[in-house]
Amino acid sequence: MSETEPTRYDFAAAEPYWQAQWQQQACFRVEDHPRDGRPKYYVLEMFPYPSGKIHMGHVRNYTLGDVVARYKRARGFAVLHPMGWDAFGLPAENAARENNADPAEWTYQNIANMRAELQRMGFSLDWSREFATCDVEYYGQQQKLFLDFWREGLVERRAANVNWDPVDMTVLANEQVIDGRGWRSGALVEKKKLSQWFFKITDYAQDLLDGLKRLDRWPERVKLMQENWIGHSQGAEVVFPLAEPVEGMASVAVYTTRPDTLFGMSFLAVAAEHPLAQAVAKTNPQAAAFIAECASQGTSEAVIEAAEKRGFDTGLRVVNPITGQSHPVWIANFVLMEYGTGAIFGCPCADQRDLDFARKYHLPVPVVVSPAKDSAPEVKDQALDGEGYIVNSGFLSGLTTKEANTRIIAELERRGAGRAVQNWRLRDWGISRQRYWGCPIPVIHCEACGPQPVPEDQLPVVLPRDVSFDRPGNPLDHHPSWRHVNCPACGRPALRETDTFDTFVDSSWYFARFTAPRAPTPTDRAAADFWLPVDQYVGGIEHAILHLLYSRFFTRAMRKTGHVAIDEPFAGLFTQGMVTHESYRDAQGRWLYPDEVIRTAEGAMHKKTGAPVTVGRVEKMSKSKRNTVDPGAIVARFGADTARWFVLSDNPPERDVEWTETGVQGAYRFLQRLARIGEEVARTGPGEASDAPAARKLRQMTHRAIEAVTQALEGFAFNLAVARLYELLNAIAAAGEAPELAAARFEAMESLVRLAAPLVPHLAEHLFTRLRPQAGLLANQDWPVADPALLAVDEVTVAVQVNGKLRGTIRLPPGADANHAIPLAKEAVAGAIGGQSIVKQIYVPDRIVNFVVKP
RNA sequence: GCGGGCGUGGUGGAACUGGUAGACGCGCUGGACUCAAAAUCCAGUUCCGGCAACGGAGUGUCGGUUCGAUUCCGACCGCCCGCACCA
Repeated sequence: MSETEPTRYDFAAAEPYWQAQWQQQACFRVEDHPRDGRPKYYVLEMFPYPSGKIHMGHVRNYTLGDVVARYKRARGFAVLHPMGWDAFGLPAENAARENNADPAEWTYQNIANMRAELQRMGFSLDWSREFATCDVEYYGQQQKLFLDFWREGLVERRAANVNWDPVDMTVLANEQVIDGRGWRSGALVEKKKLSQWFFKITDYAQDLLDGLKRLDRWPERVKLMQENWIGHSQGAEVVFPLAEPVEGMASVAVYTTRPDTLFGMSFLAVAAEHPLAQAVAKTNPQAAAFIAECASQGTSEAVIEAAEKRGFDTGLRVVNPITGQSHPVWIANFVLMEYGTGAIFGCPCADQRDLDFARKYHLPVPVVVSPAKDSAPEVKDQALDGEGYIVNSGFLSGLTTKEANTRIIAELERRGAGRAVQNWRLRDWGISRQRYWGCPIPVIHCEACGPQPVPEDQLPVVLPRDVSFDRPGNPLDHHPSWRHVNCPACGRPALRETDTFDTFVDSSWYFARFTAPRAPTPTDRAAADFWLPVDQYVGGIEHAILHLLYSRFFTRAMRKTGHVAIDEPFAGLFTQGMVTHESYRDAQGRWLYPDEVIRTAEGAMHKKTGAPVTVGRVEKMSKSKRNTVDPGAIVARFGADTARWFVLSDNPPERDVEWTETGVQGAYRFLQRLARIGEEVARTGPGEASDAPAARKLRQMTHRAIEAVTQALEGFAFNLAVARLYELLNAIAAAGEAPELAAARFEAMESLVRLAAPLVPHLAEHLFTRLRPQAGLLANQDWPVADPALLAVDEVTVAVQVNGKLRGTIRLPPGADANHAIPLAKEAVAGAIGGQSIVKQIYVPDRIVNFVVKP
């Protein structure tokens, strides 16, 4: 190394050193019941599944949360920032089946690896609170919660048509079926009837909907997605008497949002699973065949073929309670048993599906809606499903569709033929899973007494370790002794429930457990009341519905059972974008890892063979596309701060970020430059204060940066904070070594270091100890405060326009009045105005002067 | 189909309630230092014309409101996300 070469900042030594210092001084530790009077702030990132390695998504997620945590700590908050593991789930079982691994061992080993990786990133976490959901101390408390919920009537056991994932061999909740496929396996989901445990989330449908309005620090689109998912609709139930009863059924109830179109009825249609359809099938083989066909089509084909409307005329007739007319009853494949009453009345003129159906089977299409008053338009292939006026409808004719809606419901109620009802798309949450690696459902089934809760003194129900995976299905079913117990009610031999909870249950309350992770009850009320709700939750948009909705339900259920005092768990939510990368394929179409590829000016080639490589789309990092970058390798090569700086710097955190080699290099260069200049400033020392204009200018720059970075961090605009920090460093570098700038330069550098601390904490500590050797850890320091006197500006640049086009600028004291500004402005653009006359002049102080001129 | 979002240089993106479009980074170009390279430093970089001063155009397209529109309104085009035979 030559003498002129600046000393390089050795992150590989510095980062572990500062991590050890933070650890020793317990900088990030908080009490369950703090007494120091600081206001609380709870920052939480969605906890990871322990797959074995952290990925770039984790790095981004936890860096974002860590910036908030460190910033809020510096602002004087007692910050709760915990970490744990969403540790139950299928991959551990798959490892057991494929590699003969013990799921528990496999999981805890993965946790150990990932913990080390996270710690190497320097996140300001309170590791004393760590737990995994597969710890018996955690899932045992979860069993208590379940039993409390049961006692409160929030749990139900019923036989239900469930979504069965044939690959994972388990039940899926509606929320876990995406386009007819399992959210995890991607297998086509089948319908199956099973006895299942349910959480009655629908009891809270209205409340979960209403609660969204109060979540003012949630992204609009997440709230919207939840709103759509809950799917509230206002309508009416109408009862249609059957002309002749079938198997004791005298009528069919129908749900509709358009009772105003009742006069336009053409037919009635029921779902294949509807009791009436089933009854008809008993005596009518053709109907039975049609129903069987619908069932075999199932979820899968229906999705793919999208909507060939088919039906079967049962020959039955119903009477319209309003018009008295008789209509045929059909079984139709587009009517869903799960929604409404499983039956509809068909009004083809006002509903596209009904119209398609009517055209196909040559059913009448009476026109009862018109976009204009007193006209009856023709209906061909396009239904009139908008608002408008009712026509050809007796006492409803002439009313708007809205008025008619109110009117007809009143009439239905008067005649006892129907009533106003509301409907929800949200279904109860099925939580039974036929899996081993999950929290056992604490229930004992007795032939005589039915399902019984496991008594308090027999909790927790511990998952047995001595299981074998040599057969398909749930190993708990094959365990020789575990399931055999006595009934807690009658004492006779009984069987344990062998299903375990959906792992979404585990993640529905972990945020509450973090407030007192060692408490002998699910929560410690004092701790929970102090720390909850989570002030800032950070995670991926992919959890916008499932996890967040379940957590919101759980919080309400926990309030009802006395475990918490709140109903909304997450006061603030931030959903970050994905980490993406280019993908590469060789000539044979095989995916290549980024570090197997060299980018050249012309394209890309294989590092070893030099063979040409096709550069594909930039997309989410995924193992299958091999477009992943291992955080461990990046940290080893560039350091944790570089990785942190990079994921924060390029674009807004809510958007996707593309990981690029050049971007990382840039981040690394900046940090080295900061280190070098920081060391220089530290060597020069604080210097003598000076009131030279250049010094004042630099000080103003510093204090504006303090103000701007603070604003940026408050608003999650970390990319803007980064830009302001770049500017400040450039200003420091430009100030050079002039003695009269020494003090201002020192102040600027110290401020820069403090402002950068939440983003790149290790380097910031390193430079802070150089600048302020006596001051202790930067992690314990307060946030810098901008001096208002230095934020004030002495002069502003005001744009001067002629006819809205920029023609010059003038310098003015802030808030200058028009008498002062206008003449100066006129002078500045005299050439552009020339001989033209000024028709109008606009002056917005500190902003703009605009002259409107005419020749 | 329904609901929502987004279109700005070569590129990621700035631009507070309408008021100098392109902050900051990356990349690129030229230069300095070096035997050379890396690193570093300096200068330039929306496009068109011009040596320059300067002029013209410009925020997906078309139109509107306004003294003034990336920002507000309408239509269209493109991309992304969520939901979906939901009655």
